[in-house]
Parts: sequence; C-alpha cells; structure tokens
Amino acid sequence: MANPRPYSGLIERLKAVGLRPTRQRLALAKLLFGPGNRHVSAEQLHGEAVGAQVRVSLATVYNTLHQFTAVGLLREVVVEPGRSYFDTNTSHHHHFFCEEDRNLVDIPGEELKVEKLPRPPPGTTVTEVDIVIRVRKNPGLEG
Amino acid sequence: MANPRPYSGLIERLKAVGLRPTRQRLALAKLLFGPGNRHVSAEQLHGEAVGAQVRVSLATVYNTLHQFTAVGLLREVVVEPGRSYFDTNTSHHHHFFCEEDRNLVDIPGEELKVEKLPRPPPGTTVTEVDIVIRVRKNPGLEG
DNA sequence: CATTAGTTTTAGAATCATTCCAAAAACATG
DNA sequence: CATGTTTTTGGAATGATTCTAAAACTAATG
Ligand SMILES: [Mn+2]
Ligand SMILES: [Mn+2]
Ligand SMILES: [Zn+2]
Ligand SMILES: [Zn+2]
Repeated sequence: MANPRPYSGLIERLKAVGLRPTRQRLALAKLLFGPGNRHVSAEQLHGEAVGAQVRVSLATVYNTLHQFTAVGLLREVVVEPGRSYFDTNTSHHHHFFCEEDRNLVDIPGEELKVEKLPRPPPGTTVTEVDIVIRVRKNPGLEG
Repeated sequence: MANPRPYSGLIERLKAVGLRPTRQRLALAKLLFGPGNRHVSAEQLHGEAVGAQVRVSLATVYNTLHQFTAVGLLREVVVEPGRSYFDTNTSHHHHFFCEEDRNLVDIPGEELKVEKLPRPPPGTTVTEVDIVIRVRKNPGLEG
C-alpha cells in the first residue's frame, strides 16, 4: 500500500548536511525536492504541507527553510518587499519575475551573461550577482 | 538670513508632474533632491525630516514617496525582504548592495552590460532589468 | 528499559515595515 | 467668506517574519 520508499535519498541528504531527518524536515524536503525546481514562500509551503496532511507549524517551516538555506539546499530570492522566496535550484542562475501573478521563472545560466563586471567598492568583495528581469503580462489575448 | 531660494526649482518640478507643492512635499523633495543621488528608506527620510524640524507624519512620507515614484521622480529598489529603498537616480543603472551595512551604491550604466537578454516567457514583456551585485566587507584591515 | 541531556517543534506573543482609515487641516475657486 | 476637493495625520490594522519559553522528541547511557 504505502510507498515502499517514501523518502528515497532524503534521509541521507539531510544527514549529509548535518540535519536530523525529523518527520517535519523530511516532509518539507519531500515537498520541496520532488521533481522539478521550485520557488516557494514560507506560507505557500506551509499551506502545501497542511494540504498533504503533514502536521507542521509555520514556525518550523520558517526554521527549516532557513536551515536548508544555510546548508546550501536552498537559495533565498528577494524580488519584492515583504516576502521571501526559496529556490530549490541552487545553481548559478537568474530570474524572470512577473509582479502581476508573483511568478518566478528560472533563466538558465547560459542564456544570460554579464559582460564587464564592475570592480566592487573598495574594501568589499562580490558575494553574488542577482539579475531579475521583471515582466508584465501582455494585454488582450488572454485565455 | 533665511536662504532666499529655499525651494529653487522644486515648486516648478512638482507642478510639472501634477503634484501640488505642499509644505510637506516640498520639504521632502528638498531633502531628497539636494546635491547627489540618494537611496533612502521611508523611515530614514522621516527621521531626516524630523531632524530638520519638518513636521510631517510617517504616513505622509510613505504617500509622498509612492507619489514621487509614480510620476517618475523616484525609483523603488528592492534588495532585501521587509524594506524598500527609494532611489533619486531614475536613470537606467544597477546597484552594489552590502548586506552588512545595508548600503546601496550606484553602478554607472556603462560599467555593466548584459549580453544576450533571454526572451521573456510567452505572453509577457520585459519591463525592467534589475541587477544587484551583493558584496561583503573584507575581513581585517578595518579602521 | 529508564534516565538524562540535548535537540526540535510549537503556540502564541512580539516585531517591524507598511497600509488603511476616517477625521482634521489645508487649499482652490467662485 | 463659503464650499468642494485634495492632503495630511494619528492611530488602528495588516502581513510576513521572528522570538520565546514550554512541550515533544531523540540519542546516548547505564
Ligand atoms: Mn531570511
Ligand atoms: Mn511600494
Ligand atoms: Zn530560481
Ligand atoms: Zn541607484
């Protein structure tokens, strides 16, 4: 009946980064690291967990997202004030962001290159380059 | 004693964009559009106003910043969750951002170019390209 | 298996930037 | 000055996030 490998690999993956594979962390990891990459907010993920019968508090979702981010399983993306998104794609890449439907879409690394990175201010070192291409839905023709 | 032209040009500038030059708006404009470009948060600007003996509510500062942004006198910059910055430099340019001291620095347009802008998702049009180069203060050697 | 110490989760309060509201003030016009 | 409109404002409301201290859980030990 029950899936024989409900957390295939996830337990090892958590252990590998030094996080105990608790029920909550496993359930959230399962939601996050399923097929395909995702960009979710804390509230969103909490909603999905609740919807999937997983009992977990919002505080734990925040804790877990930050822990996952700290160990490199997630990346935090800031595109609008007030809300953070967590990205399961931790490779170097950039984003399209549609403010209308708050949708984040990955831009494959090769499709966007920066030429001539400027020298950072004296006494500082570059830690990251974030490019957000903001888009608007075309008028008319909508489904 | 008092400066003979305390709001040189500002009144006309506000009228030109269809905003009444009220006491509050003039005072805020004066703080914002003095020499040099600035990146300020609402709380920051409110603090400056209060410090300059200008009586203005925080609500009005928010209203004014958004109005100025709507008419193109300012640009809103999002680099961290929870807080918006307003940029007096409305020309196309990008930013360095130091998370440690929350300092935003302009990158002149010429010093940074994007090659091969990717095609936006079907049904959307690009409205803006925002590049944030995050930096960290170098360890040691500090004053 | 029972004890114990350390870790994780949790509900609920607290924070903080921002927005909302309805009343007061300022302004423009006749 | 009278009147209608725009602005300002204090204070309440919102919403995401963080904090707190207590409860639940785990691992290790005897
Ligand atoms: Mn965070
Ligand atoms: Mn805004
Ligand atoms: Zn992404
Ligand atoms: Zn700028």
